[in-house]
Amino acid sequence: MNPETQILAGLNGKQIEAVKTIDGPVLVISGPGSGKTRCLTHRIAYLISSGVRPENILAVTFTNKAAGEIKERIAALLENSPSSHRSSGRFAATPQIGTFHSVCARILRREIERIGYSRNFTILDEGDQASLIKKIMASFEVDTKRYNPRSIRSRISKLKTELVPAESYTGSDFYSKLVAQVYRTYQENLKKMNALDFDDLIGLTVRIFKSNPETLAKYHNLWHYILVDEYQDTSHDQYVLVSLLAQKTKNLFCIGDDAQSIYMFREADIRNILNFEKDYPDAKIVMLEQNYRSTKTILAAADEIIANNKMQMPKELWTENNTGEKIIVKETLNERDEANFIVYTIEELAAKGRKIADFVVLYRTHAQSRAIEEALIKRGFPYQIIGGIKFYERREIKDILSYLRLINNPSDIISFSRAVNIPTRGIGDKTVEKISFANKPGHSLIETADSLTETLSSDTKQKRGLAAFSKLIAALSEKAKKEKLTALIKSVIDQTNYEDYLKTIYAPSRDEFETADERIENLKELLTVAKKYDATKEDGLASFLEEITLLQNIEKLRDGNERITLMTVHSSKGLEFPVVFIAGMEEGLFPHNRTLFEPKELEEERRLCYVAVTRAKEQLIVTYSKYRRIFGTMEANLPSRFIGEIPTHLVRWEAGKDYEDEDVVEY
DNA sequence: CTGTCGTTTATTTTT
DNA sequence: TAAACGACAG
Repeated sequence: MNPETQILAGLNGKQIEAVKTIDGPVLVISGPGSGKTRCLTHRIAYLISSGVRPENILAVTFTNKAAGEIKERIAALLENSPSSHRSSGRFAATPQIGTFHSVCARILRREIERIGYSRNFTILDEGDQASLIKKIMASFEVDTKRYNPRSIRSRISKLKTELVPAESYTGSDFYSKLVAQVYRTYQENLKKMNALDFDDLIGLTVRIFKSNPETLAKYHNLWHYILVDEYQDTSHDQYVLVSLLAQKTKNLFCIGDDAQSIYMFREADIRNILNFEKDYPDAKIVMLEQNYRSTKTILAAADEIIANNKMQMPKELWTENNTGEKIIVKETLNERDEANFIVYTIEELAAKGRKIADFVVLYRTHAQSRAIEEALIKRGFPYQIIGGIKFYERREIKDILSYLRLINNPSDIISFSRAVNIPTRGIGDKTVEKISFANKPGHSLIETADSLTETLSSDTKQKRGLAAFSKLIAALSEKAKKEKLTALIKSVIDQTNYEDYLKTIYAPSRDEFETADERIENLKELLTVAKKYDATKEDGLASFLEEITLLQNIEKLRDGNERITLMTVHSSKGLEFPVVFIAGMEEGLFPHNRTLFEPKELEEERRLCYVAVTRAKEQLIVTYSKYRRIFGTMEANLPSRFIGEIPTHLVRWEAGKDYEDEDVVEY
């Protein structure tokens, strides 16, 4: 078999069409379970086998996970097909595969000096962003009670996504004027501390490309073939970025599913995918409509649900799979009842031979997980919850990282203010503010702190603390130049006596959520990541920090063994499970209350429901509860309209069995 | 500067 | 309900 036929083997006609149309714009609409990743990876392999040099290919995804998966699968594909190219002497180059943010960060490390930042810039996460915005609001004496910093943050983010620069936005009404003012100061602050937020990664890249045609040309010459995954989730700035990059060759391949766009609230703009044909009139459109995942019943139900949406591309999903079981719908009395029903059903199905890992419980909001967890614990089932607390958001991780970030970027006031008082050195907001105020652009905060130390007359706690901190940072900075990351991180932990510090905070005084020991464990996890980094990458601290910041969750599964999975519907996108439970299918919860008055948002909820339903391979079980405790008060709910949208002949109503707790349930 | 206590406010979240 | 925040006293 020649490499080409080998790469195309096992693909259906549509998939082959999508893979083989290598020149010009291509849009692939891939229904759930239609082999999207397959199509994408085979296309990349096909490009390479037909003579395209790997380094001329750029593939952009939204998540690190997706990028990793694509890399792996391409490696496997090329392994199996010893194409003349790979073996022809040149050291195997690889295509550039990464998230929007990491690709842009890479570009910016090379190009950002053109717009007055330095290349060791810090990347702020959302928490840093929020606290900075809040501080700015406070400095304007804006009542942060009245004007929620979070919503200001999201307004600013929205503006940035729309590529509206701070300088040119003024705002019309009172609120947007406030937004404009905060936005401007915020941006000045970022510049001063040589920091970028997530939006800047995209926005500044676009700005450089627009203002420096020769820079853009460089990347045109590099990337001849561009592939974009999950195109329905691109925001305006990402859309512009892609358009710029693809401008020259127009070899743009976008794949996605408008029906699975569930991130509108994160500025995803569904119009990008709906207007592709307008943007590229000669585009080839391929519909992947054969589903390899679900039973006919599940697919039909999903199809009927989504048919209630107005905004969508028409498609005909079909499958050769069996009809399978009917969809089970169960009404329960309250959330504990619901949880018990789920657990008993799992028990029943497991007794019939289902593996524990076959089950997933999906819910609209994290808050729903607790009742289910409790029921699972009571019956002794192992489970894992996906999502929730992100690794890098953990206090202990942020603490240690703040030292590393400060060493990497001496202007990073956010990291400075965190590190300087960990462990407590008697230095609080007031002192930090003074230093921040006195600090001149281009000077390190430590220098400024040193001069402040000298002005302090008496030998106070502050004076000693500040001096000690300065000395520590100096020593660590030296270390950073010579030593590996793991050694550096260990030094930070040792020299700050961090473990002791943790133990004093989390002394068994009160029943803390997490003990000091658990937090120390997390630090070990950080060291593990650093170790991997030491072994494979030779570039330094800056790129490690970048990777950590852009890497939300650290893969902590490692035991792919028998566990029931619990997660929100959002985090289930792209996954599949033999048996899917959707819990809390109630009006007000799913669809969520806040979406009920905005048709666009209601349609997004419906797409979310569509995503949930199509995760199921063999069996779907939907539950809703008449009563549910929400924020402490008991509320009565009606079954979700989405249940009513499933044709009745596909449904079996589970009745009779009572799953109430033995304890008294009060209302 | 730090810890405590009442008050407030609750989606989803790839980076 | 519960966690997160801000005001206030030490």
